[in-house]
Amino acid sequence: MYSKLDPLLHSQLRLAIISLLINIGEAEFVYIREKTNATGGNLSVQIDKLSNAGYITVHKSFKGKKPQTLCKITRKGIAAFEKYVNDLKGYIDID
Amino acid sequence: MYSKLDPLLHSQLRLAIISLLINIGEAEFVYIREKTNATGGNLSVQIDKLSNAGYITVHKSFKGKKPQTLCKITRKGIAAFEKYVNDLKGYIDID
DNA sequence: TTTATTTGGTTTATATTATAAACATGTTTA
DNA sequence: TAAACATGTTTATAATATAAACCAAATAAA
Repeated sequence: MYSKLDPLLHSQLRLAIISLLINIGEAEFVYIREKTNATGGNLSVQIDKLSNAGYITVHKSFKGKKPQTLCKITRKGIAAFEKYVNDLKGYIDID
Repeated sequence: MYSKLDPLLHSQLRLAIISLLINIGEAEFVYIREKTNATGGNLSVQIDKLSNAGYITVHKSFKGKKPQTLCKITRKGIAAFEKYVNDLKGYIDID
């Protein structure tokens, strides 16, 4: 009960990013920004953190002439999310 | 989906405090400190915040000669917790 | 064509939060 | 009576989240 919650996931925006990627596997920067209603700056920072932690991978390329940042969830990211959800149950399951 | 999470509850320690109080209705400072493994200082600060928000009430008295701080959940606190849990489901329910 | 706007981000600055360390006020114990 | 303990609070610092400002390139408007 009340186990430590992964601080990387216990953040509204980072949790939303991972949740989104868990569901759809991979997504572009702009798509994530729209779905999460985050500002670009905030999103950029949080994607960096998730990437540095190995929870996602980031591939930068060009789509036509526009830069494109594609984010993909990793196995490590999936495992971390599952653990986080499980730990959270110790807080929110009431009986 | 991805609704704003109440910042007052989206904090590991404050969530643990509220979760504890939801389950047992009221508890003493020392008891909460033990159950949550928080430092006294941190706990003191977070109890203040929850109290200022009207999520809990705090009654100070003496148990014998020792000061005693009793925390009680309020209806507002219960409602906030329930909303938080519900909002969180938008993040962690995978389908 | 040159000015303004948009797109896709990054960097930097600021506000908020969490946390620990130090302190205050007594009480108990050696 | 001095040292250690209990119950907190206050204050200082570190970490985090977030927004604002910025950059570079492309496109649209004048």
